[in-house]
Amino acid sequence: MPRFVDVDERRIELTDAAARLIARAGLGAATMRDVAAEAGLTTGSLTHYFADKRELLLCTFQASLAGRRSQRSARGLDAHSQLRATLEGALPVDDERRRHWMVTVAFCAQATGDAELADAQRDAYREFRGHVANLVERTGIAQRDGAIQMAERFIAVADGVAIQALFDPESWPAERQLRALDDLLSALV
Amino acid sequence: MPRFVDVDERRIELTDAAARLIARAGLGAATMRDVAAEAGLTTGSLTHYFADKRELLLCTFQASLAGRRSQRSARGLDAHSQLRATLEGALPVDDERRRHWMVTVAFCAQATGDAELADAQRDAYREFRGHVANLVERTGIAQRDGAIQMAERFIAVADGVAIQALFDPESWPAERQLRALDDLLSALV
DNA sequence: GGCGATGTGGAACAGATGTTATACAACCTC
DNA sequence: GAGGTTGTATAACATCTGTTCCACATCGCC
Repeated sequence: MPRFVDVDERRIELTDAAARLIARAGLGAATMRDVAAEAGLTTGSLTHYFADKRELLLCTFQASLAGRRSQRSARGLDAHSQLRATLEGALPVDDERRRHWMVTVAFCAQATGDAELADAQRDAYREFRGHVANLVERTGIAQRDGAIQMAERFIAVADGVAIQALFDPESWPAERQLRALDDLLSALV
Repeated sequence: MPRFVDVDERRIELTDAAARLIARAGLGAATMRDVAAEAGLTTGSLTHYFADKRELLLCTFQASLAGRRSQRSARGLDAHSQLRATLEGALPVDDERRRHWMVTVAFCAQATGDAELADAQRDAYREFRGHVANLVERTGIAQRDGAIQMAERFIAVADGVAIQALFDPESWPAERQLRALDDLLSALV
């Protein structure tokens, strides 16, 4: 049934399938056949949308990033609440955010020795830092270069909690993560 | 030339070789043949010391952990300096620590969907937390449960800086990492 | 209504990789 | 000094995986 399929949507279906498999059993389990099957297709279709497995992985990472970015736009909130919400978004407190973290970890592991993937990861981080710095400026907590440094510190705190929560989920239910984040943030401002 | 080789030492040579390859080009590049070759041997020897590739990876991770742990024992220092040194040890400020981080990232990626590996990673984290909490108690910064919570916050801060430094090394020379760590720590106490 | 383009399925291919088996060499012990 | 043990190299094996290829179905368009 060609021409009826929305190409972009199908690509997202496939990257979502890849993300699910990666989060469930790691990149090693995300073989081309399995990703296609998870999306209800076969490798013939998969290769129709992604030239490489490498391209599939890159797109999966960026789709996961886009998914998180789309959650940012909580309009109507003051800068302070947006900042807090953005940092909370970096914690693996639900399935979607945990899945994003897993994809990120797998991607980082694969980016070792692959300059293009490493660049993608680095750029994503810088973009996030820019966004946080922007919010920091709007809160008035810090300005200019100070905002970037403050953003780096905020992100460090959020990521640090996230890492611990990721690999010891039993000890880190969502509430505990949020409490740790808040404690750390209040100590910084 | 059997019987002349120290089994433990040879195992370390092999896990070191694996760690180098993993840090250089990722786990995918650390094939059995390449690991053996990096150590100046062949797969025949490698399988003589490690039953599986999985066992090799697990031992590589734990050897890397042991290497870092051995750097802790800086006797003669007061608790405060030891604490600071321990946290600084979590930053990828030199090749050895960066290599350990790379091994850890690869290991975490592989631990997804492998309960035994995940347990090893979690236990390592808890052990580290216990060590930091012990130092926190000795500094008098906090006591009992408070020490553990404080340790978690210190580790979060150090890991957060480490993560940013790992994947954007150009922006994060050693001095900048140390400055960020010190800034964050002074804000917490 | 035929034709080309687009999606899809399925099979086949080639390469790599973990693993196993075998043969040989060096050492210790008796 | 013979025998057994340990370490090492080499080769072979089986499997898996990314990739390519081809046939077929479905649609828009002239």
